Amino acid sequence: MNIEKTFGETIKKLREEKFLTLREVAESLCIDTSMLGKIEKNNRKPTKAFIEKFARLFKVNGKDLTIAFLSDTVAYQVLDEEDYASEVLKVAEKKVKYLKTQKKS
Amino acid sequence: MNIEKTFGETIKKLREEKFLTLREVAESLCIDTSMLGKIEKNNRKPTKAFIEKFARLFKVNGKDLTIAFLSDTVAYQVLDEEDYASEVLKVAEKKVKYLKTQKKS
DNA sequence: CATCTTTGGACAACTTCAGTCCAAAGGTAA
DNA sequence: TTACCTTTGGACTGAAGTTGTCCAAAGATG
Repeated sequence: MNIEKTFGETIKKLREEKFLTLREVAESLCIDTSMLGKIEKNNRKPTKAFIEKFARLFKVNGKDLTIAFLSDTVAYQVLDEEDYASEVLKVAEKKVKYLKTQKKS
Repeated sequence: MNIEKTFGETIKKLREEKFLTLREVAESLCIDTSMLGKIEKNNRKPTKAFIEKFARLFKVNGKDLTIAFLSDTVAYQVLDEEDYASEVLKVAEKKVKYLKTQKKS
């Protein structure tokens, strides 16, 4: 799964590789065509159900797709929040590790 | 600045080190006492203005405080979203780096 | 008890967001 | 040009979430 791509670009590529139209895919997933178009353009967020159904339909790893989406969200969030983006993520990683050890005990 | 702490715990500690009450600090910052209490308990998010004023009042680095807050947000977000937390952050970091180089060109 | 601090519930005002519908724009082929 | 299908995006509604405020209960302290 290509990291440089946004979630929207990722699923759009998967669709186009199979020469399917928005309408066709949307129908298979039982969602509005316009909605799918917006998700491809990152104008609407996919639900978990969407990601799962999409992964099943295109036979890709659901976990990878989920990570692709969530990392997108986080990346753009810290990017436009501040110029401290990288630092924020580093500290967040430490916190996550800390909180996970906390959880176990 | 202590990483294991949440933003709320961080500013609460700063306040208590100076033996100030919620009311006193809230007054200095011109916000509701209850509001400050909630921020300390992570029930309300601080605004940028809040963080700046707080940093000035307590003579701490505003950037550090901002990072403390933003990393908190990100950490809890990925923590309760999925169990892929660490992976999500790693991919997000790569995306941020990539997007920053994109920006320059 | 009296007084101050801390905590949290309730609420209105507001913002944000998803999902839908529709129409315009873009392509393509006859 | 016309007909037809796809893609794009504007506009809107209702749902969900958030913020800041007020108030009262609970906790401390003397």
